[in-house]
Amino acid sequence: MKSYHHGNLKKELINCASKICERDGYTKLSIRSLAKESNVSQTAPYRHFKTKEDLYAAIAQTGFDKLYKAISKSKSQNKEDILVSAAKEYLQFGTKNSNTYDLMFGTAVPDFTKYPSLFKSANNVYRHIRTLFSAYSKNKNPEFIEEKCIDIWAHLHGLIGLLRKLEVVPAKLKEMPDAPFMAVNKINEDLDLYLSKFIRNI
Amino acid sequence: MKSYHHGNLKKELINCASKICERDGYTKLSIRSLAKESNVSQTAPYRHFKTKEDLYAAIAQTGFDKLYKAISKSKSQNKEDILVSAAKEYLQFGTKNSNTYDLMFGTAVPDFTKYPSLFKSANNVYRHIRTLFSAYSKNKNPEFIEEKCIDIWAHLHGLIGLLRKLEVVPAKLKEMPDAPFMAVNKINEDLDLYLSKFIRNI
DNA sequence: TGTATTATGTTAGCAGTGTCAACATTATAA
DNA sequence: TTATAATGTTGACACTGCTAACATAATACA
Repeated sequence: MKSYHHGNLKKELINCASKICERDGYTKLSIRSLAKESNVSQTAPYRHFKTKEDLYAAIAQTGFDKLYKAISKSKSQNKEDILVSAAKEYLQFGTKNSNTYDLMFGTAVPDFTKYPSLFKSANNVYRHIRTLFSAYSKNKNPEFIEEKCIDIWAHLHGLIGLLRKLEVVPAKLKEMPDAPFMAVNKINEDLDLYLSKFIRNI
Repeated sequence: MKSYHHGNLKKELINCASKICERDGYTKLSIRSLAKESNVSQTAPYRHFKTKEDLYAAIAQTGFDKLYKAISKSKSQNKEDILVSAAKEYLQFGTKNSNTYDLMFGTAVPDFTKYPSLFKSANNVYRHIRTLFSAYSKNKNPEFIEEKCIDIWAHLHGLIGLLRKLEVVPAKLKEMPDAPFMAVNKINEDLDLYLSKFIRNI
């Protein structure tokens, strides 16, 4: 027996949609199938999300919150270690949840300022990186800090994008001897080494 | 008067689709509207592209070919200058054709190995970066070269992604004092300086 | 407590989509 | 010249985001 009102639909929709997006990619998500999965009519989700983009924004926000958690959990006395392990967590979040990461940083939600709470969650991630780097850096000049944080962020962000494109292929490696797979694979194998070299070189 | 056979449909479809993708983003492209724009029936495109992904692959390939041209055009005696200006061309291609860049590196075509000619065009871009860096670098160790090229590529690639997300906002800058917009804007203003510093720091 | 209002859910339907099968026309190869 | 392949059209299916109109239940207030 089911009651007319679901009671917890919004939360369930976000949870369910997050899973689908991560499993299949956000383009495969349909509001109708999502509704069906929650045993609710096709248009019930529209009581909670005016448009599909609104739903994407909600999923993206939970993604940023998870990412924030991931990069915040590493504790150590050594500021460099913290920074390196946060970078590692960031990279791993991006590669292990690549479809979600794509939703967070792709064009699904083109303008975050339309969604203040999403904007805040995303910005928290950046601010945390800045906090960690600020603690690590000898040079405390704010402009310097900002610029280097963009460098770190861009590098990690770009690496996630490239890894995704390149790591599909190892099976066909031999047929493509000129492709940049070996370098990428090496990074993956020796992630700690790569990241500590990277941070020290900033 | 129009003849039954278009004569040049495939090329026209790719051209037209490329423009639409760049203007509106690839998700807004529909095969049907594309067909209409070429004065051809809804399903005519299917004689040239079995699926929408096949069409995306063709568009992406022309994108990589254009990108290759862009980063290849800079000539100089100074190897560093060439590398820096190629990096600049790369960055500008990515930011000025951000929707196309998204199509090239996003999830529209998840696995390039399904499209050998696309794969080749994409790989040509990487190989050119490698050639330029290889000429510039004192250390000629192939493994070193590969790794540093991934670093360069990742950084530029990531920067393009971030710039896209961040540069939307300057209008609302004052409301968001903690966001990383200032650093990003500075990069944009002083691109040459930023890139030569970046290359020299590799 | 009873009732008005609001929140949340359903049904029916529109306009648009990717894709396929069956058929039509034209170019090309034997 | 004629068979075959390439290229185009028509019609249809199942699916999509979204809206309007209506149904039900929770809540706020008199």
